[in-house]
Amino acid sequence: MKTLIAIIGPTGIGKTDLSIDIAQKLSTEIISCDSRQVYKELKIGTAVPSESQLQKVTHHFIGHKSIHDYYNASMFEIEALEIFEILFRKYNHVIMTGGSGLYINAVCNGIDDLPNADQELRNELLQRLQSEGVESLRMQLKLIDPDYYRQADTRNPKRILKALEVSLQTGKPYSSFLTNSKKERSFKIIKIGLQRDRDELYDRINQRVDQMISEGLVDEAKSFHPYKDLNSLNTVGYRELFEYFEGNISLEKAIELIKRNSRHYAKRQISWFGRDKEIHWFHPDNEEKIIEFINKNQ
RNA sequence: GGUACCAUAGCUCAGUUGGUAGAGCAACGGACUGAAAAUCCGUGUGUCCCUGGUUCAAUUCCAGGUGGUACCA
Repeated sequence: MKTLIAIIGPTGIGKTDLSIDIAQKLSTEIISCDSRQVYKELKIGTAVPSESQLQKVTHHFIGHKSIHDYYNASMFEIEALEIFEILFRKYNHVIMTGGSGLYINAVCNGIDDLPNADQELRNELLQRLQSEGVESLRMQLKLIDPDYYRQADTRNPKRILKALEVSLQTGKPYSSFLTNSKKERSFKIIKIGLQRDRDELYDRINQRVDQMISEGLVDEAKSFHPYKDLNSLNTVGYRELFEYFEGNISLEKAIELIKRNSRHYAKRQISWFGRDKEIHWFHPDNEEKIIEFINKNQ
C-alpha cells in the first residue's frame, strides 16, 4: 500500500531534521508543506533546510515560486497530487512535512473546486472595503448568500471578501460550492504530530530568531523592502523588519516582535492541529517510536 | 551603621478616605475551505513581601522584620 507520512507540527518544533532522518531511513523524498518556503527568495526568515540537508534528501515545493507569484492552497493541492503520483511509482512511502494547516488539509482531505480569483474583482472589493468599510460588504453578502452569512465569521473581513468574490464572479452563492465532503485519495495517509513542552518550544523559537539575525536576516529582508506589500512578504520575520527600515521601531524591538509573532503563530498552529483527531502525537526525539509506529501502520 | 523612600499580575506600574484590586505590555484559550507565517474572536491569570497589633473587617492604618533604591557616614 502506498503511504503518505505527514509529519506535522508548529514552527520550530524540529520537523526538518526528523523528516530528513526518516526520509533517509525509508529511502524516499520529501514534500514540503509550507506556504512560505515555496518562495525562492525567502530563505533565512523561513528556516528552509540548509544546502547540505537538501543534498541528503530530495525536497519538493521549496523555492519553486517567486514572491511575485500568486499562490494558494488549491494550487498546492493540485501540484502536490501530481508529484505524489510520480513519486509513488518509485517509492512505497513519501514524506510530507510542514506546518501550514490549510495546505495539509488541502492535500489530505481536499478542498472544494472554485474558480480562480479574478484579480480585478478582488482589487475592486479591497477598495470598497477601504472606502465603504466592512459593513457594506457584509450587508451585500447577507443578501447574496444568506446561508454562508449565517455560518461564517462575519467579523473577519477576509471571509467576507472571499465569499463575495466567488459569488459575484460566478453569479452563484459561495456556499453552493462548499460540499463539506472529503476527497478520496489513492494512497494511505499517516499523520505524525510533533509536540514538546511549551517552554521548550518557545526557547527554541527565540533562539532560532537570534540565529536568523546572525545569519543575515536583516540584509535578506532589506532587499525585499520595495515589495513589502506583496502577500508573500506579509510574513513573520520580514514585516517586522520593514517597520524597522521605515524608522517606526528599533532593531531590538523588531527582533522582539519577530520572536513574539513566531510564538503566536506556533500557538495558532497548535490550535489548528489540535482539532485533527487523525494525528498521532510524539516527541521529536522519539524517532525510534515514530518509525516503529510507521512500520506497524503501513 | 544612620536617615528617607519603595515592596500590588510574568514585567512596568496605578489604586483602594479600611469592605480581598486594575491598566499597558507580555501571557493564555479558540475559530478558520483559494492571501493561511494570513485573518478574526475571546480570557485577568493575584498569599496586594512576612509576622504581629488596632478593627466587625487590614492589601490599605500602626509596630517590628526581610529585601531593594537613594543619600549621609
